[in-house]
Amino acid sequence: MYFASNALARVVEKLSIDVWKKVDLSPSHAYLLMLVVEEPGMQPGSLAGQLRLTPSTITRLIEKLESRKLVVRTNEGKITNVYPTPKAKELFPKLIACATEFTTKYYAILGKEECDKLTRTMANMADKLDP
Amino acid sequence: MYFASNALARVVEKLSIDVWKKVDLSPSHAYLLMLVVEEPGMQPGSLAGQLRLTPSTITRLIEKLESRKLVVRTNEGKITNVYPTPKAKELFPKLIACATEFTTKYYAILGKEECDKLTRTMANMADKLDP
DNA sequence: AACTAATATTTGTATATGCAAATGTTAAAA
DNA sequence: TTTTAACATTTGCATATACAAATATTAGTT
Repeated sequence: MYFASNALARVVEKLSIDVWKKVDLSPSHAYLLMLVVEEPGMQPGSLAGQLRLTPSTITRLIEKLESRKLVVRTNEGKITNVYPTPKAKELFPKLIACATEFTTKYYAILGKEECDKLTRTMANMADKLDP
Repeated sequence: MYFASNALARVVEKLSIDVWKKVDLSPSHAYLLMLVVEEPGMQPGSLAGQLRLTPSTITRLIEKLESRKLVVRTNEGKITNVYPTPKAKELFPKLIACATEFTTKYYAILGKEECDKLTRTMANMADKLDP
């Protein structure tokens, strides 16, 4: 189980790194950016929840996207809002295209049915095992 | 798929880190060590294959185990053999116990059948996606 | 209103891993 | 036999992620 889950995560990671190289983003950066474009003003904590990453990791991801002028942060009190820049909105269709390409690729290799089922099962198990 | 596989890998990782803390080893170190005890003289390349990690990562893992006097390396020509020390052999039963505890734990949470099936499916998919 | 507790985010530091280049070694070809 | 190609391992460097502590802010209690 340990190996299988890690091995699968790594090959999937590799496949997606490859796909998102087209927009010069890592998969995590890309998914975060898509979320922010779809829901401007989203907060780090909520992003962490959606992406299943820790808040500190989210901070680091945002920092990088900010340095590339793809998002901006506004800080009011203890909450921070993350907004996409026009540059990010422009990029959005390409992001979607990458996401689609990624899905198409692994569907082709593994079969749609199997894939969807596996994805559901994995998400389910991850939930159960969580804290 | 991307999230699901990563999320599952991370929770499984966390669970196993927890289990192997008893012997003060990371899961990767522990599995590598078990392989070496079971088959003394195993070579890094072959370990990389079994563990689905890259050779460079294996080198690093071995270095650490060597510094903790759990394995020794002998180098003849271009090939390297890794042998367990007596200390490692002594530790072996505890390693097995940890592995068992790990399995028991997630069986309890997820159910044996489901788990075994998922593990097989994941391994299978990882293989298909590989290069 | 002052103090404490809860919450959101960030920062410092550590680990795991990989890639690409470097090194050292054997095998094959010229 | 010298040169070249293939191979196994290691090193240097980079990335992704997490945990724990630090910060900053709001809410609740007395």
